[in-house]
Amino acid sequence: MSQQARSGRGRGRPSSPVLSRERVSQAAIRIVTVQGYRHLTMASLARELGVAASALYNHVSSKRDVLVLIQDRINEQIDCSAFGTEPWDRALRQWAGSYRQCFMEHTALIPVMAVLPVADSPQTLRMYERVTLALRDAGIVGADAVDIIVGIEALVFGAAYDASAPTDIFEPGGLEDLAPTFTRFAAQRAADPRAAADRAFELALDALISGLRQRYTG
Amino acid sequence: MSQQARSGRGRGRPSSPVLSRERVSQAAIRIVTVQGYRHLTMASLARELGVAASALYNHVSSKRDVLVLIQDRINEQIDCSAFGTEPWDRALRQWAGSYRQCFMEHTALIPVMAVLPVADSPQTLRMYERVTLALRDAGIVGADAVDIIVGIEALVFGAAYDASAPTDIFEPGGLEDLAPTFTRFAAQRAADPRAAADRAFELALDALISGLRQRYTG
DNA sequence: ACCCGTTAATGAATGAAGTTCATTTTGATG
DNA sequence: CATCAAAATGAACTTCATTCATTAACGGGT
Repeated sequence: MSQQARSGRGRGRPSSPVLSRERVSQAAIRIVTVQGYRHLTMASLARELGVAASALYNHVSSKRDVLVLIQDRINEQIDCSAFGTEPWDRALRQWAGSYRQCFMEHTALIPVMAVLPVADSPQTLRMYERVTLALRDAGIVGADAVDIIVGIEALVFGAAYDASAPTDIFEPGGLEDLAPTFTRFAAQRAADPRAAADRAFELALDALISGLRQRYTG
Repeated sequence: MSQQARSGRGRGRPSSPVLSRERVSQAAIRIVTVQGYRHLTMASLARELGVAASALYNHVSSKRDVLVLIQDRINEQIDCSAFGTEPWDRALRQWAGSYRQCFMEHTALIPVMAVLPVADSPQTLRMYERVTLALRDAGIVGADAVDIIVGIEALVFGAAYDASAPTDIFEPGGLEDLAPTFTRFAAQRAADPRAAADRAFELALDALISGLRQRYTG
């Protein structure tokens, strides 16, 4: 936050650059984690950096570009360590769990990520390679390995969404009569909606991986 | 489009209402299917209805409200028919397929849907009830039934996203060296990225359901 | 030392989009 | 017949992202 003492903070080129893609993404993440995505605007980002909004465009081409930068940083935090130590199915499970954990507070990135060419995200690519190698070592090769990654990612993204849903999402309101059984069953879920979302995710993930195990072993 | 001949099209209350939630949602769907979500604005919606943008706010409270209306209409189109005729696992599979099909062209709705209380969507609630009853008849009751719905929905939403991704999403660009194995495997997928996405979805869905079958039968 | 091109900042302006509001008209109601 | 509520209008407001002309310093070449 504190800027080095610098000669002229007025117009013109400063003695040393205030900005860089690096600092922009750092500031963006700072805003996002403290205030949330709603408060991430080019103006607030510039303010955080002590700079005019237009100056940002010397370093990033658009707001979307900022989101891409954030995304790659977030992906770094996903825990892939289990692929070294655990069998492939358990490693997949841990990876998916960490993946979802990371994106629960970053659902705003999902629409960006989902259609983003991997060429823009070195960290993501590194992660994919790690998973791919583990699958290959387990005898799962070719398109199948990629399909498994894509499939698990899909589940992770979807599950990250409903972990961010409001508490009362399954309250039928005045429409209880339309779905009596569903309403009754929904009431039997954990009181804490976050815990309920966790349970649903684990159930689906376990089923999915168990299905994969069945298909690719024995 | 064609308006009935009406007395005064100027200011003030017209002889009979031009608008209704019904007509707003119809026009919105018309715009969305013809021109896509990028072109759905309150202005374009008003234009489509031959009305001023501000007039819409007498019938819907926000643009988000419009999206909610659309969403419920789209959900009507999901095919739940298999729950009458097929065993639960195959019915789930067909349902999920149709669900994803519906939302592949409506990914813009997913962030809305995912955090939307069911109380705002009668059709969605009806659909949930239908699925819940089928699961109950198969002996899956309570929180588990809801968790299964939530889990499959997560996979469907995520998969709908990457079906809408651009063709070159797995081109590593200049970063090929970061992920050689992944790159090689990705190149072995179907040339048509749509077909590849389909395959990945079916693989994950089959695994997931097969895992559920294993857990809840025998 | 001087010129000059590049880089990186500024602030003002633009434009798109959602939303609000005072106003007006008109059909329905007591 | 007076009045009210519903439903439309257009103008104004707000918030954003983005563009543009301008300006200033650094640094390499002559």
